[in-house]
Amino acid sequence: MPDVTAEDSARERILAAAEELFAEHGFEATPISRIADRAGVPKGLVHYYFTRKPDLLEALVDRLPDERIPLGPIVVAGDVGESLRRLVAVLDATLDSSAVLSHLLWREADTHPSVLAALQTRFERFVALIGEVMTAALPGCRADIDSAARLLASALSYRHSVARHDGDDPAIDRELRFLAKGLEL
Amino acid sequence: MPDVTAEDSARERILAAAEELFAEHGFEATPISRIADRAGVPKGLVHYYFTRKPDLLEALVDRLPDERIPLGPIVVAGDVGESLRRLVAVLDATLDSSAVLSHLLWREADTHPSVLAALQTRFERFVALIGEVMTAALPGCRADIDSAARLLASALSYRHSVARHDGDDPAIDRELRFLAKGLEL
Amino acid sequence: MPDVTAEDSARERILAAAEELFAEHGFEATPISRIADRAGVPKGLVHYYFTRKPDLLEALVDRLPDERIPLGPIVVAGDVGESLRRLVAVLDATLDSSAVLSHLLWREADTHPSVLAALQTRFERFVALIGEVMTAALPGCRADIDSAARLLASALSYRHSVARHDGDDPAIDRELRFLAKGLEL
Amino acid sequence: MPDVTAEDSARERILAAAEELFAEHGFEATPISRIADRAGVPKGLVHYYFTRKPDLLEALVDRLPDERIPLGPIVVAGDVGESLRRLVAVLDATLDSSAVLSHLLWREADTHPSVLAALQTRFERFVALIGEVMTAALPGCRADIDSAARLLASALSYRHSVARHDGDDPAIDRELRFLAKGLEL
DNA sequence: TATGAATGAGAATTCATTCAT
DNA sequence: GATGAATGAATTCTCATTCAT
Repeated sequence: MPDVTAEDSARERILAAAEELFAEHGFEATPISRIADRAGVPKGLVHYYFTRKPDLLEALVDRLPDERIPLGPIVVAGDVGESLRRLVAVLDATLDSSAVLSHLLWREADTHPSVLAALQTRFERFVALIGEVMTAALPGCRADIDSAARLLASALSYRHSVARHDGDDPAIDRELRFLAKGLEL
Repeated sequence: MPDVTAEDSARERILAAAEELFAEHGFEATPISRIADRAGVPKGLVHYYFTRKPDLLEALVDRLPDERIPLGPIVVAGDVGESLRRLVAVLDATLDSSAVLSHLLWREADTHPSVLAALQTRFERFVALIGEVMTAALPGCRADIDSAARLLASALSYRHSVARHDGDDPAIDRELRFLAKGLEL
Repeated sequence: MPDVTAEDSARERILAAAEELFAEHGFEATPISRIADRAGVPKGLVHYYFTRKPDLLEALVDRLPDERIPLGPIVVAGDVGESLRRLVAVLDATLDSSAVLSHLLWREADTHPSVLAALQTRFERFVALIGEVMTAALPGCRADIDSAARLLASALSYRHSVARHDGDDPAIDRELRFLAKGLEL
Repeated sequence: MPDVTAEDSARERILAAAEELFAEHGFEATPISRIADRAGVPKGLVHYYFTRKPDLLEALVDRLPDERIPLGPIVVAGDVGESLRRLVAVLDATLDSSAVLSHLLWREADTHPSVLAALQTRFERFVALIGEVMTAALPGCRADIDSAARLLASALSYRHSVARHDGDDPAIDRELRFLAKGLEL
């Protein structure tokens, strides 16, 4: 008697397939039949779990990981540049691991309010996180930390939406250095 | 015999309707019949001018304004903060004036390569423009102007994609000030 | 160039097929595909003319004939029995000619308000018609003509709803005679 | 161990829910899942008791009450009008008490032969009952009692099918008086 | 140049029914 | 006896596209 609460349950497979396909082709352009095919389940089962198609989107948003990131190993006291570099590496990895989901959010934010809300919440969480790292690395900093954090969060978000299509991006590293200098004034 | 090359020609009305509806609901979710309705033309005419639906998207991208911006009135020598403020105001206005179109680009970049290309081209144009203003305002600047320009372009782009849904955004002003300080080091 | 406003237009054929099938099997139990088959048109065309399925029902109700009946040849002065017999013959013929439609109305009155309204309107028209014949045949009659008319209209209606399933019904003739006597008191 | 033959057994709750929903929306338009919901039982249980959906209809028809009506308190010797008034009151009450079920019969008579049979049986029972009352109230009556009985049964049936939708109906009282007069000739 | 009827492929959705547990 | 997951056939509906006029 296998444990079907694991990731290989039919419901999970449907969600995973939907996540991939929605991110690849968009919500509207993805027929439920293709989701069922990729998940290896009959079409009826998709509707058994998710009565209407938008319910799938909702379920995906609800699955968004918490992205709790322990700042201990990230902050290098006195070196805001290195601290941010480490944070960005972690955030990049996080975003990449749920890349399809993130991507999907960007695409569907316009027409699905719950998706937009999730996206904005995540942006603010990034801003807060970046701000915390800056403050921890430069305790007495007098610069406008919130603005610097917003700039970096924008750049990160931008990279993972449109710029995601490129491969590696060396630019971010230099942007980071620029921000670090601004903070160290 | 009226001049039908004017903006109120049937073809133009169709494009305008498509631009609005694609931006509002997305390309896939917009039936041609609704475009015809909003344009006040019979459905057949839409296909008469644009044989396939994607042709409408192509035509819209081709219509993207050039956004040539004269830097003369923008650059304030020695005051990079004020210079950028002016530039951002102009870019904001430009983006707002073609807001629906910009918006549409964000949505459809994934699945329509020509749209993605247009979007990336525009981003690079922004980076170049911002860089020029920075250089003109601070001729001998030793800071990493390109990074600063990319950060600002990211913030602008982000604001006009997801953040567009908010009203006014005071944050950008402070972000600008932060960048200016970094450049004036 | 044939005149397609005639009864053989595609739209008319669809309505005729729907009328038959709805009456035979009921509205819910009749798939649009079968209507299309019987009308000899592709399924899409049914939806082209009648966006949703209930629109078909509405269109059928709108097509209900006016049933204007000239009383001249019906009324036999002084002989209310014969007058009513003639009227009933005409009404029976009328109801039979649109039998499927009448039948359909009975079935769907519950769940489709517009159908119920049409049905009740028709009943009242019958009552009025019967009353007129009675009054014309027995000018000075002191009996309760409206009640007699309602009884006869009920019997007629009942026969054409449930009792329709039988063949000929000799009972109505005797009922008629009974009513006539009551009026001649 | 509770007595589950009582009216609140799961089987009874299912039948009651089906009766209501079939009468409200028709047999075809009522999904079994909604019956299960209203009955407060899992969907599987409905199929456990009633293998196919039509079995539910059969079971409801089998449940039709016997409607044995003692004529003693109804017949007023010599006053056929009052006798019929009392009978109609009792029949109305009877029909109202099983209103949903009667209603359901009307709807589904066409497509379910067993339902049609039940309906016709009941009509004939009404005719017989009314005839008995008439005969008992007017022992030596020479009028066509069967016709009068059929007229009244029609009026009653009509009221409880289409006319059921109205509130109170004063017309029946006058129709009754008219019939009584005809019988007293 | 313009149009609206016509088409059919394919979309979402519904739902009776089965069945392992 | 009970149950809810699973199935798939059937149904309604959408819509790009074609085409005769």
